[in-house]
Formats: sequence, structure tokens, C-alpha cells
Amino acid sequence: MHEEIKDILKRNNLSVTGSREKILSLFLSKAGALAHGDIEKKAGEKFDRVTVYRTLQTFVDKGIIHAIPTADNSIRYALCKDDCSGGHHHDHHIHFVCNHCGNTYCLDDVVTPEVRLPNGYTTSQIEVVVEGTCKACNK
Amino acid sequence: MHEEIKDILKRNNLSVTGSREKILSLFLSKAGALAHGDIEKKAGEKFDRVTVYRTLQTFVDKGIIHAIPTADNSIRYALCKDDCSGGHHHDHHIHFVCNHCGNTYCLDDVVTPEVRLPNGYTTSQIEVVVEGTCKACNK
DNA sequence: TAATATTTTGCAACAATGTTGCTTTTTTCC
DNA sequence: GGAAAAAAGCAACATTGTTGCAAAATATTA
Ligand SMILES: [Mn+2]
Ligand SMILES: [Mn+2]
Ligand SMILES: [Zn+2]
Ligand SMILES: [Zn+2]
Repeated sequence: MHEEIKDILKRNNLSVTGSREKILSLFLSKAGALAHGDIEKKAGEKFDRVTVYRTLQTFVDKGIIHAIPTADNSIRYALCKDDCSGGHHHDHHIHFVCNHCGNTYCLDDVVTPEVRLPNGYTTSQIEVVVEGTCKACNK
Repeated sequence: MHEEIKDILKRNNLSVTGSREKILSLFLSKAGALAHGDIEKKAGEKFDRVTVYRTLQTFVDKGIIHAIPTADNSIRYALCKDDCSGGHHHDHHIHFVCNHCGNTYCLDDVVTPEVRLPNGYTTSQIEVVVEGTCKACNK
């Protein structure tokens, strides 16, 4: 596990530092997405608030994580699939926010649907966020 | 025009006040959505910042406007169609953010697409935000 | 219309979130 | 191990959002 983290950092030409290891480990040990606040709380005792911001920004720039926009206006982040490396994001999946447990998941197998726009509009990206009750909470 | 504003407020059991008239007029005179910041700037000389927040919240509660989540995490608001009144929102349209002019539009004629979720998930709401270049900017 | 009850506003104070410059520390590379 | 480069910490600040309360405006009733 620990080696995997170093691998990810090196693969992205990032130096291996405590905060990066810590924050990356948070993502790897959690299925869903993490809100900025969660990360700050869990990493914040050991690392400065500013460092958390800069680390997350670095990870987004490198294509290691991606931001998920939600209705309550609190950014969440989740790990990208491997083919996002290099600063270009290719996340063609949708996101699911559970109103019951509050978790946010990447539904990697659900492809973003086609959207027929009126004439004149051109598309560069489509974001789909579904709200509802997740698998675990429906049991 | 001014009578229309009063009508909307009265229909929603809201008392007619300066800030509500002003903010509502901003929405009626603009095709697209307004960011909170825009509203604060345009209404802020005359009204307190807190009043702007409370007015927008009131409008959302009443179903006069709805919030649009965007990737840059700045809430935008747009007028609801008439059938939203009463605090229940029924906005089954998608939103379009133009990367060129920065405007955000409700595409009222584009119905939210069906999304096939994995077994176990249940849906209560679907948000679709498309980014690209708008009609006006493509000309 | 005037008096009263209700609602809204502004203000102040505060909390939370995000940003920047600069110095010190850590990491990388030779 | 030492030099160069990168990251972290710190402090200060800016922006955004929230709350309680007194004053003002609006609605209601007589
Ligand atoms: Mn995702
Ligand atoms: Mn809309
Ligand atoms: Zn759940
Ligand atoms: Zn445009």
C-alpha cells in the first residue's frame, strides 16, 4: 500500500512528502469522495491548512484526483482512473450523492449520457450528478 | 414590468420590499443565470450584503429561483418556471455554462436524460451541467 | 387613515473558507 | 554529503457566509 503511494507520486513527477503521502492514503482507503473539510480535518493535525490546499491543487493539476461539484457548494474530490495522468482529465462517468449517508461516489461504470443541445451550442464537457439513496443505505 | 414584480411577490405571499423588487428585476432583465457575486455587486450599493443572502434564500424557498451548481463552486441562480411555486422545485431541464462569455443558461427545452444506475441505487434528482460554447458565441 | 402587529432590514460581530508572500525546512539530484 | 530545487509552515489578509438583535418598513386591522 505504502509503495503504491510512492509509485503514484513518482509517476507524476512529484516529490514524496509527508502531506502528499497522507492525503493520498486518505483517498486510497476510502471508497467514495472526500470533501475538502474532511481532508483538512484528518490531515490538519499534522499539516498546515495551506499545505492541504496546495496539495489538493497539485493533485488536480496532475490528474491524480478530480473535483466533483455538488449542490451544497462544497467541493469534493475523488481519485481519477489511471488514464487521467498528465493534467488532462478524462472522467466520463457520473457522480452519485447519497442523501442518507452523505457519501459521494464515482459511478465509473455509468457513462455520461448523450445530451441533445439546441442548434448553435457546442459541448466540451458534461457533468452529471445524481442524488438519491446509495446501495448500502438501501439495504 | 414593475407590476409583474409585485405580482410575483404577492403570489408567493411575500411582502413587497425594495431589495426584493431590485433583485427580482435583475433576474427579469437578464436572460441567463446570475452569480451571487453579480447580484451582490448590482444590488449591494443600495442593500446590505446580509439582505442579499436572505432575499436569495427566500426566493429559493418559495420556488421563485433555483440554484445551479457549477464546477468553479460559485453558486448561480436563475428564475424558475411558474410551476415551481410553493417551495417545490420541478426543474427537469439542464444547464449550460459557456466557457467563452461565461454566461449560464437554463436550457428549458432540453429534458434531463435518463440515467441507468447500478442495482441498489435509487434516484431522487438528476443535475446535468453542460460546458461548451453558447449559441451567441458560436456565431 | 391611524394604530398595531408582523416582517424585513441593517449593523456588528463572528466563523469559515480561500489566497499570497516570504522564510525555513525537506527533498531531490549529483 | 552538499548544492539546488521544491515544498511546508507561518502570518497576514481577502472573501464568503452566518447569527442575534435593535431599528425600520410593511402589512393588517380597526
Ligand atoms: Mn469521479
Ligand atoms: Mn435552470
Ligand atoms: Zn448512502
Ligand atoms: Zn457564450
